[in-house]
Amino acid sequence: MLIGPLPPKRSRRSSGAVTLHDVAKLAGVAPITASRALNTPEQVSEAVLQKVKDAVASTGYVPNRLAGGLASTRSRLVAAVVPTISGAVFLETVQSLTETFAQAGYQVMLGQAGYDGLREDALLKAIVGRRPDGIVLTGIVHSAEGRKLLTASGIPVVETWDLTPTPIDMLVGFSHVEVGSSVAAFLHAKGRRRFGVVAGNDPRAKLRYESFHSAAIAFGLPAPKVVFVPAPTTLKYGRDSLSKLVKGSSANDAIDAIFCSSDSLALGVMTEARVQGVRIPEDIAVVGFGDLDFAAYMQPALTTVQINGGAIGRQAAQFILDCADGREIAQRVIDIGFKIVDRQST
Amino acid sequence: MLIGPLPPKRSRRSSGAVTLHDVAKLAGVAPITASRALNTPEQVSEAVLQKVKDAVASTGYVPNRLAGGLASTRSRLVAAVVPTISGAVFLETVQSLTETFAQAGYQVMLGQAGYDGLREDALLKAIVGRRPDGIVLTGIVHSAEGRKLLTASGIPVVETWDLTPTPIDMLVGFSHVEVGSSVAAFLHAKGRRRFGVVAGNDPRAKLRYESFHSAAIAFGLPAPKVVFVPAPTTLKYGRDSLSKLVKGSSANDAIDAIFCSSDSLALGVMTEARVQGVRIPEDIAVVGFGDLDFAAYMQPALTTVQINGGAIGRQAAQFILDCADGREIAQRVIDIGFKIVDRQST
DNA sequence: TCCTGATTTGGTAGCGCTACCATTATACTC
DNA sequence: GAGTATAATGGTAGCGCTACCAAATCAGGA
Repeated sequence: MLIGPLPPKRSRRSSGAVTLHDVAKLAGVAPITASRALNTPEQVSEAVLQKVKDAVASTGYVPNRLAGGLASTRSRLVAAVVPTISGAVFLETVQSLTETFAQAGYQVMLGQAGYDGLREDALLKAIVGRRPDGIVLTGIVHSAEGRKLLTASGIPVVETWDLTPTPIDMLVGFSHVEVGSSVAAFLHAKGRRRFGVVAGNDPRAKLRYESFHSAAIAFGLPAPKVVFVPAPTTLKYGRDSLSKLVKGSSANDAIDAIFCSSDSLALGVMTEARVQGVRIPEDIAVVGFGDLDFAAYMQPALTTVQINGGAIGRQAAQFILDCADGREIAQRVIDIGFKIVDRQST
Repeated sequence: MLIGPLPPKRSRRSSGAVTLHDVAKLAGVAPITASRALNTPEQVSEAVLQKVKDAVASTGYVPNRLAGGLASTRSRLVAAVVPTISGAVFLETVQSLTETFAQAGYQVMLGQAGYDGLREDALLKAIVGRRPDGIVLTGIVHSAEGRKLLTASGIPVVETWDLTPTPIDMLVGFSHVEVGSSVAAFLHAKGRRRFGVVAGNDPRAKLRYESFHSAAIAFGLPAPKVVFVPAPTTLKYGRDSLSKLVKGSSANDAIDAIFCSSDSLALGVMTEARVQGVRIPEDIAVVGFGDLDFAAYMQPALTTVQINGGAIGRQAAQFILDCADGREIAQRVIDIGFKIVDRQST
């Protein structure tokens, strides 16, 4: 039986896309030389560089980073994990993170852990499976399980938006405890004496509330009235909370200051205050948290705790890029601090 | 010359992590069998499945998806591209996208193209290099270059938040032209006659403005006064814009309705109106766009154009999952529509 | 008992790239 | 001109996984 010439042995497994081999062949060099022309052009002669560039242009070659990552054990992928993207607080951090990494040729994978911590371990496992060169955790508490997974993976981890005593690896954040006590001191200094709190039910908001509470007590003030609201903390909850805080209080135990877990809550509190004829800041002072873009332009402008979320993202990215490039990290924990911006609402 | 036993040939290239081979060896099966136990457990006997599971548990094995993706040409990565994450409009879409994909075992890469389109091509190239199983473009206009790249890559692409006449591949969106004319009709029906517009300078906002403009003319009304503001559209710009719109107009050509490009702008417009003693809706009606979480709870509650951003994300994800699973896509273009929610501001 | 078909397991050969080492061309010293 | 350092190129062998095919095992029926 006659068998014709075998068909070109193009395996059906191939993706069919242009590969570095194709480029190399077209340029008349070895694949490894083509690889160098693209990755370390200074190691290659001018002539070769040009030939490879031409070949890339004429084939429309786009390097397969999956393969590159596998071969070099550097995926140039980074994971960013947030509780949920729709809570505006972390947006600026995610934005600066993505931008900084994009400039360095890295891609950011986004993960939403949820506020309940149920999905968290599964998410972390999925992320580790991608062998990212770094993981940035924004506002995430992690189970012992998750912690073990991360440690065992050997992947650089940056925790952000908090200052835990026992960071997994690296950390960029600030002290929520200090925020709470500072805001209490700030309000006390302004002559306010009966505090209220509208707190999200996430752990960091609770931390702020608790230290705010302790500081109030330490000043000899009555315990702050508190209303907890579920995440995400929206305007609506702010309105509801103000109603709860002012309801049923007589003139002499009426609240005269409210510390809100987020600027959105503060916006809600101030909206409801207007409806109920409560004057801000005359009757009640309001302090927010986050200094979102609208805070400075509300009417009255909102006094709030300003966190430089962009700087957090950039520093976190820098940590990971330093690790990737083998640079020594002198300072693995950075307290980025915060600022109380005094505006019209207090 | 005597040579001692060769050192175990553990190449220094290895990442050192537990591999499927390690698991297989421990379980006493071939690597490929271990692979099946993890990926297609129904193809494997109960006994083997258990042994492999035990081995995974005791080694803490996390599969390397980079390698898996390379071997199977299915990366289980998906890219989501937005102009910038900090414009709250697309948040819900990104959120539902991420969640839907996470459930299906996919990871989402986030890309920010910027509003100017400068970074866009570089970003798309970086994304294609990752060989994602799909790309979701939210609110992105793309150059001819970018379009060619995407088409040539063969990767499923879903464009969203718009209804272009010539989609690259698949599309989930709504007509900005219809939004503009509908809002004009809505305001006209409410007896408003002198329109103003506060428009972001992104292409879709311009589209809405233009059709709003045309519709006003068609109703025999004067051309709407317009103020353009840069992205991102924040409260501050809303305040500034209201000032510009009401300034220097006499009583009989004063504006009586404003269509804003985003709810944040509308919030700013309403804030400034309060400051200036302009009554809403009595003097001026205000319509927003997006129906963000605060719109319904503002005071007065904001009439706005509601877009189901979550549904857009879910449908886009479904498109890509269908492609990945080889299902036929009957309807490649989906108009998700919109709704004008009539509240107190009109 | 053998045979047929289904089920379960294994071997091999890549996916597309880069680390590592070896080789060759080039420059520079004495 | 031989000898050495340097730059430029190439070959080989994986990275860790899965597609594809082949072999082994197990039922059940003739």
